[in-house]
Amino acid sequence: MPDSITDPWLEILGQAAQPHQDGGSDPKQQRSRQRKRELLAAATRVFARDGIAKAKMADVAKEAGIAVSSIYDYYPSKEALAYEIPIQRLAHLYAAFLEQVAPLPTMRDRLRLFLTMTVDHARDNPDWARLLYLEIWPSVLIEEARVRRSVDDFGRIIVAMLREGSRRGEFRADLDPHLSATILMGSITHMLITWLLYGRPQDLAAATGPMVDTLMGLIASPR
Amino acid sequence: MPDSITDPWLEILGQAAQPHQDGGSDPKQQRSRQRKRELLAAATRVFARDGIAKAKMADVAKEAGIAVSSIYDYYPSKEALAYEIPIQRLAHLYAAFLEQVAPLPTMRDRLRLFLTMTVDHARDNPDWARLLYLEIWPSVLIEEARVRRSVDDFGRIIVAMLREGSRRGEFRADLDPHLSATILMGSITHMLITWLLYGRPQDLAAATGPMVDTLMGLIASPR
DNA sequence: GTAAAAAGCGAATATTATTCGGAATTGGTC
DNA sequence: GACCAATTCCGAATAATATTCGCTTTTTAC
Repeated sequence: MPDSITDPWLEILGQAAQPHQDGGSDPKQQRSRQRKRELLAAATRVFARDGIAKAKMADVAKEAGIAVSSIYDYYPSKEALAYEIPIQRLAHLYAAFLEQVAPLPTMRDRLRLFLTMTVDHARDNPDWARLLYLEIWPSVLIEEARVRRSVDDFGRIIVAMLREGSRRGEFRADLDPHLSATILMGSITHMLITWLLYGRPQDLAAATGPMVDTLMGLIASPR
Repeated sequence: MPDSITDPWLEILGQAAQPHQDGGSDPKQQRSRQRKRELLAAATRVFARDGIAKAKMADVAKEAGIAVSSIYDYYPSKEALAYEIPIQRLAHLYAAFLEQVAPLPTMRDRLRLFLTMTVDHARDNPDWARLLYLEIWPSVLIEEARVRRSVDDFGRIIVAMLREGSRRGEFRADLDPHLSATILMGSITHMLITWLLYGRPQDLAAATGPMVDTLMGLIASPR
């Protein structure tokens, strides 16, 4: 069964994969764009190490090799700087998934790929993952709509895929997709959180297979 | 099968239910103990409303009706004040569970009760729940051993109950208890987080039944 | 009733995010 | 290659706020 571009889940994914409009205006000079990238990378390291609240702008500046006040030429505040970090990379994740998902025939395989890619992405970018999963994702403080949307997209994509899978008869129809999505997202993020905080499971990649298998077994329609 | 007091899960639960030694020395005067309680309640409200990082000690003082500098007669820092909040109530939760769990015959019923009580406790104390689940639980910043232990106890209790249930043949033996525990804790906390952040599900109590049923069905040994 | 201890407070102090004014650098144009 | 305008950069204020200090008031114990 070929996908229609109008499938809700594909539409939602497509929107989520768009890199959002950057908060400020895009700087004109080449040097500046590079600096902005370096600054974001430096901030990611410092924030991941010290936590956003305790991290000092002086340390970020030192890590980036620029003056403290120069940071404010690129980002209006410490918060805005911190929030920019997850937005960009989440959009990358969604875009990468969008590229790889097309050849897979079943919603089951697609959902499995999405969960696996999410874990791999965190494992490959632990600093970023610390910020996203330990500080930003659950934070009350996020009024910033862009961050909120990036994070919410994750849930929307999963719910839409679950709906489509149910419609196709691949997933149990008796489970509320929101309930299933809560179990899927909660389990995956909790696994990531324990990995980030305690280093367990030691081999995250090896633990992901059984976890995803168990979760998919739960939502799969009985044969 | 009567419980032995040496069952590991009971031992762990018993320890978790002990109110930890309070960080500072217990104040001698009656008035002071009362003030300390009021201060903690006021801080819970303010921190839940504004987030720990953004909350001002001046607001906490106003809410408690005392001078800012007096706060420091009770707690050494804003952080210590914030961290005291989850410790006490988690110990209460564990103690309440310990009281109610004895009459239940099966580990299945006991685990179900534990999960349900956890959700109810959060619903009945939303300010506290905001602090615990949105700010403190996932936080990197917690070096404070006492907070860490309170939170870790939650996982230890679940893993121990899963082990005991497997030993008794109530739960599937082919699932790693850590994997099962991750799914249980992740699903429950994720449900609480979405409730706290988005108010969904609207009726948390009504959503808890199906959620717990689904989770228990996943780990129950096949008949 | 009195002295010692505890609790309470307003006024400094210290830390740190943010702003400001101007100097240095860059990219385009002649 | 020289100039101009825009941009980038920085050191020195400024502002917000957690924490400390010295002193006063209240409570407890005898």
